[in-house]
Amino acid sequence: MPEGHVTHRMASAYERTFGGRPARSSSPQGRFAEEAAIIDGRVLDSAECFGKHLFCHFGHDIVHIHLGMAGKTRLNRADGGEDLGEEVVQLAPGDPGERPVLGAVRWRIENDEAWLDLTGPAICELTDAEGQAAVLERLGPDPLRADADPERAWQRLHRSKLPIAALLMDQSVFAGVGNIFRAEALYRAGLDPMLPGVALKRVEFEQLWDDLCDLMAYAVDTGRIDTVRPEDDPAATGRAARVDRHGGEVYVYRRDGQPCHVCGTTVKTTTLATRNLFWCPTCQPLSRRAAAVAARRKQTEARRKQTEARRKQGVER
DNA sequence: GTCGAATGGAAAG
DNA sequence: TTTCCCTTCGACT
Repeated sequence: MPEGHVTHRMASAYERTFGGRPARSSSPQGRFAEEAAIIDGRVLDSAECFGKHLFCHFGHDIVHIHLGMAGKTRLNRADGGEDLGEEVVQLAPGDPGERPVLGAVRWRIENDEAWLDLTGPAICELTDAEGQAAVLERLGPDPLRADADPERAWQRLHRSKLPIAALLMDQSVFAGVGNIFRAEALYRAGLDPMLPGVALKRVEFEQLWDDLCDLMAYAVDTGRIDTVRPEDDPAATGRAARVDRHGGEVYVYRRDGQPCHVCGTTVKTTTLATRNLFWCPTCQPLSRRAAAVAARRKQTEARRKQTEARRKQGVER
């Protein structure tokens, strides 16, 4: 259940551990067996990612991976090695004389020093440069990539009447942003999630983009999503640190029903763009400008429905 | 044990 | 807009 930072960490783990020399490939689960046989023993030239898509290059063959909701990777080192300290890449406990298959391992890549298992991905397929290009065509700029062009996101966003919270989840607008980053970035920006894209000011977009870059880069470095500013964190406020398997300190994500860290208002939740959205109604007020846009949108919608109803009546008669 | 949610997205309708 | 798929994990019988 990863957002873009996890894929970027995966890319460096693949490249660092297996790059530049032959590696064995297999599919203990079987669903990637034919493809694994094709690249078995070949050299991994590079691993790169765009948003949540990872591409491992073996000459002209490319393994395309997307973790989807359930995908995970686990890196194990024969020599103990470093503790990578992240949920998706962890150290094998005990003596690694054996290399047990834990769970439904779609793809295992290994050499004498390490093995890396991939389970539950939405996509794990063998493709080529053309296939990769087709994926990239559907993706907007990725805040984690140095070559990202935020202007492309702005052009999409500021013409859209859709809520900013829906646009943030649209991978063709922002690649790599997921449900946590959308909720947290909106909170930090003080933006109501229902604010239509067209109502966002240029400067607000630029701040949002920069903040996403910061939050996601931090997550790549640490393997955690921490979005709470120092002045609001447990050390500064005395409140208890958040404890769950994700571990990060956040303002609103999955905190519905609990008091906002800043103002104490109860954090709300609803479903938007098929996912659970979380926000603080006080810290993320709907501005007059946004309210006006929303009202106009509502009027237009009502008129459209009236027209539609009249047209239907006319047809029936 | 069983069920539903989960940091996702594509295909069908 | 709904349905389906991926697999794991925690909450609930």
